[in-house]
Amino acid sequence: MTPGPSRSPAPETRDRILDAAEGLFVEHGFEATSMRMITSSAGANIAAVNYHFGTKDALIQEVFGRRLTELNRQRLAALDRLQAEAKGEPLKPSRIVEAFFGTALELAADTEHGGHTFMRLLGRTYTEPNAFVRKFMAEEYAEVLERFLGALYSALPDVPREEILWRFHFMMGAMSYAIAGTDSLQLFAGSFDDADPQRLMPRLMSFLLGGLRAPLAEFAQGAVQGGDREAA
Amino acid sequence: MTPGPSRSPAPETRDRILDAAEGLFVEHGFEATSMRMITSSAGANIAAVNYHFGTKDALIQEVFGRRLTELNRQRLAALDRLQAEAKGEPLKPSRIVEAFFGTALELAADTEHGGHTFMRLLGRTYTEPNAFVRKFMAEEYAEVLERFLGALYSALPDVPREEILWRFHFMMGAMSYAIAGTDSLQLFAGSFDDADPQRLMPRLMSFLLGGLRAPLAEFAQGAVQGGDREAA
DNA sequence: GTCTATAGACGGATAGAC
DNA sequence: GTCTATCCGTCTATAGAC
Repeated sequence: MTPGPSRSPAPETRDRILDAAEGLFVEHGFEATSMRMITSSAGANIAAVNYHFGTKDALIQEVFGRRLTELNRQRLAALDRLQAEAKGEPLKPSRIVEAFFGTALELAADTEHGGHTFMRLLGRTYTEPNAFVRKFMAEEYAEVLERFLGALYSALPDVPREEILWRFHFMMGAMSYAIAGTDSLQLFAGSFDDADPQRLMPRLMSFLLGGLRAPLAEFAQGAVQGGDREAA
Repeated sequence: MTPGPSRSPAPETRDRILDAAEGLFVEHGFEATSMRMITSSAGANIAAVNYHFGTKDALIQEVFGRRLTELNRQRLAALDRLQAEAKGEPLKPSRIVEAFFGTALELAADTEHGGHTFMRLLGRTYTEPNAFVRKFMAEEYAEVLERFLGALYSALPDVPREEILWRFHFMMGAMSYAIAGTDSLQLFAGSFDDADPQRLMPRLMSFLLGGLRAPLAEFAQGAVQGGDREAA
């Protein structure tokens, strides 16, 4: 479809464009980032982006594809490992949460190869209105979500599935803001100084697990705690 | 500055433009929403938006201003009420969280007068890259955040302030996704059916409080629980 | 694979009649 | 207050030389 080059040569222009686009998208958003901004930031010609990717939408898709496919592969690998070790026993919810969100935070901690930039972009994009992007994200996430939600359903058999689904959704929101916050907490002016990414992981993890294991609201019967008692 | 009409007459065109802009912004984003889309959706002329607001940025600012100022006023009023009732005693964290996030969720539950639309927009906007919007948001939130964070610091004297700040940030992320999710959880295709806004409030509240009261991560000393034991 | 030049559409904003 | 007509800038995408 795209007249792109064959896979192996990897002319560096293509990657420079992807890197520049990633940074500009997170800074200005998709619509506000023009092809000209991208190519001039990448030191490439305006026509190069069309040669390598065809259209702007295809470029956006490739910015996500090159990282998201790998991230979700790692997530599934981590879950596979847990399930292999458990040999049929139900998993601890905390391990499932770590496999999903911890893997993402590790990528976000990589500031040298653009992982951090990408994770900020990903957090923003979950609520992105662009229809093309939404459709693409849904496809990329379908399998991972199914696997992880299934694992949580098994790990917390007493909790209604709707509740787990919602709480997973809440957790994704917290993670998204956690990653964005490393840069954007200037909103909370002054007093904020401790943005050490090393500390972000345990901070977020204890919050997520606290939320996941919170007692269910009054009108629902039963409580979450039965399913997971470790670090209590 | 703006050649707008005097405050009281309230010609309906102005409000129709604001309503149309609110809906289109949440659906397409600021950049992707053109003035022409707004005016044609509002049944107004392209020149009307300039007459009433001057520039597109000023229109955006007014879309937020008319709702956010009122929301934050209600939040502060709720906090004032709590503090007056407590007569100097420290507040329960759960009440503080309710005053901040519950007030927002109530607005989000109003689907008839655009409150729901606005809250979706607000959630998206917290991570909005547009510099103008960011600056405006920071100003609108400054006082509320200072008051609520101060209340939480007093309510949880044993918890490091950085930790409270981060957890408040995480809570905002969860709330943002909670509100967006009422519509956009189609990402989690199929199995998702229970989007009853009546149930969202208790769902989110128990998650938020579970996260806020979670034990602190290992390398930090002390635990959160000492500060708030009610619903345990 | 990279460039210049340009087509063709759409953006925000405004002038000036009514 | 509302309209039509228009200025002028920027956008994506492409054609075609090198």
